[in-house]
Amino acid sequence: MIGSAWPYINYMPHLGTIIGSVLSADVAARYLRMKGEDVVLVSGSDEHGTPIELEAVRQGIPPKKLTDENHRKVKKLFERWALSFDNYTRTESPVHIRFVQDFFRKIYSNGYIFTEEVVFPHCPRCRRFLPDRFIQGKCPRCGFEAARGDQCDACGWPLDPSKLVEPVCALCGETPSPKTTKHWYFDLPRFTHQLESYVKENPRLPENARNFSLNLIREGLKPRPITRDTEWGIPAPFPGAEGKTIYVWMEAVLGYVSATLEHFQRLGQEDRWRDFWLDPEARTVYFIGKDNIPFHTIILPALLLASGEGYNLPWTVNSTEFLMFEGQKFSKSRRIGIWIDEALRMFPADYWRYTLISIRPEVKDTSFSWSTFLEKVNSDLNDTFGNLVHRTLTFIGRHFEGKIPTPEALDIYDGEMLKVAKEAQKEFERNLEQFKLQAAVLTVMDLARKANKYVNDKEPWRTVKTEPSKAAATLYVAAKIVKTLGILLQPFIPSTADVLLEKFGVKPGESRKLWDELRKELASGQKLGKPKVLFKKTSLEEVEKKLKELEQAGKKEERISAEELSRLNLRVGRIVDVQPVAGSRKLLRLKIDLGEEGVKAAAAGLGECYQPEELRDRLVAVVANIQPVKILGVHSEVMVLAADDGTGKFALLTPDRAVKSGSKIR
RNA sequence: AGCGGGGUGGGGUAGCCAGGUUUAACCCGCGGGGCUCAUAACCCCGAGAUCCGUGGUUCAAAUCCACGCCCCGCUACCA
Repeated sequence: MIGSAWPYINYMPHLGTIIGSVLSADVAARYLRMKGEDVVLVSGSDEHGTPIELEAVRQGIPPKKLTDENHRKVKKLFERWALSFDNYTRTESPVHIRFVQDFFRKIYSNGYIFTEEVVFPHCPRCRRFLPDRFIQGKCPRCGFEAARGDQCDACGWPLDPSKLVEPVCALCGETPSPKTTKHWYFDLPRFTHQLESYVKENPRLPENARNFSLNLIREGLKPRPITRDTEWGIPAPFPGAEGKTIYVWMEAVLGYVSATLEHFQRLGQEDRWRDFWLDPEARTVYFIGKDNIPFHTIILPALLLASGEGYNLPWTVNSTEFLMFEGQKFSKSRRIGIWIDEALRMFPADYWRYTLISIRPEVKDTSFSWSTFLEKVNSDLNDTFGNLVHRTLTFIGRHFEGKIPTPEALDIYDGEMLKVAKEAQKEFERNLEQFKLQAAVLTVMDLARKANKYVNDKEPWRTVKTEPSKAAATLYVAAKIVKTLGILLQPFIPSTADVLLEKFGVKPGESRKLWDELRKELASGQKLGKPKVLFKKTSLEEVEKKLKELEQAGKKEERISAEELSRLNLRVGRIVDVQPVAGSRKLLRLKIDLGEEGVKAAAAGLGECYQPEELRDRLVAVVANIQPVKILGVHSEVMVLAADDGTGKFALLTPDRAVKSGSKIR
């Protein structure tokens, strides 16, 4: 079983999301299939949880409608990215829901779940309980005002909601009142020793995953509440838990099992999933980003143990660091990054797959940049690999009637070259067995370079006139290596590899056991397909042009109607008070006079651009009817508008003559 | 502030866990040359690194340890 972290589909995944998870998992799965392993590759959309619920509320649609749409889009895009899932499902799948409920009933009857009556802060206005981040207040230890329900950001002290001084609802600012509720807890500490030895004794866990997990265990595991007082999610199956749902993280990780189950059910092989989960010989491999480590090395193993069913614990958890975009964090709101739909509108999936694997953040955060993309596509794929293929095939086409030449005798260099290819193959295997995808891809490119050198040194264009048998041997060897490269690259750039391998008579879809093709002698006399250029170079200019096109297309889609515009209540306000916010360089706490609308609070990230005294008494444009939020604990009822030219220096919008506070902006 | 990761030629990275197999490797870029089968591509030669700093362990340190400096991420509903 190969699993990849389940993308959270409140929006579209971006390049960073997929490199650590689905793309890496796909490469591994393709490689293992090629070697004849019995592989099932599963993942799915993670669609429960409050972020999606809130997003749906904001859009005024049911959560299910939102996730139906997003799941459909993402699933289709994954196909276009050539991700070869056996089952890409979703957490709303009936099979998953039933599996999760049965699973938790089982754990419950095994005695690993207890309930606790807790007095929890409850917001009368929002009519909801306020766990973790839904509540803020003053830290009892350091006095920091914007401490959250689970931790104080200023001093790092762990908290619980009842300890906060002067607590308020993080959503609306209302003072919560205590209300009794009951929650179901998973007794995680009881697995401390088992988990510790599991983590310690699993030599395949990468260092980042091991260190992080051991730290958590050393700090002491705490019981985890598995129920939530929300509506969107899987109904908790415990007696008396009506109206509660299972915490999203507790159920999503079980998707690996349920997705396998669902896959084989569809095939009509009801019991086959057991081969992957209950047979101790079967291995389960996970590909995730580093943020997901505890859920895969602690929570998931503990849940599997608690079931008492003898499920295989993760054989290895391959976690990557983060991918940045031009040195910055991917950011939807700031439009930094490339999303998986946009990527495919610009370049073929194989270009992206190759580039992303080449810069896969295996030991540290790495950064995607367009110059890297150009380097990988132009220099590696096109010049080194593509050109080797093309020069070999065209030469055979011109001088050997397009048939693989028959070598009469191989000289020492020919033999050496074939040996080098064999060694590269072995190194490639060594890398991939450890899921060092980046190194594997480098090995392949290195072989292509050596082959280019070999052809140069051998000068078949000269020997074909003087000693044709020598040229035949050279091209035989070159063809052998080209085919080898095609096979080795198949997991990385499947579409291109298929096109290439087809010329050698290997049909697409025969990828299972493709590895055997490496051992076979190259069939002399076999007619090769007509050479066709595999890649096209690109340039910074072309990238910029395509980005502009994307932006244009985006604008067209986003054009809004006059009615929609009129929903904004835009006003001119006078800043009457400015206070810095403890613990933030950027954030300022403003009070803005909106005339008859009253004086409103605003939090604005202007601290790096303006001194407080510059702001006082200024007239500014604000959105007066935006959903109130808390930013770093600062209540914000209106949004101050400013121009952002990308330099990081914002410019406030100010009317060009003095107008009354509260004037409407039309 | 806490937690986590990192600092290697002009740019991007590997090596570090398991110290010696490296005169510190690879790609891009740069300077020179070769070749002409090939997608102005390929091949060769060259310049370019106090492996963040200081101290320690060791016969031996980019690699292990300690301290310091500097970056980045997470801790905010963007992984």
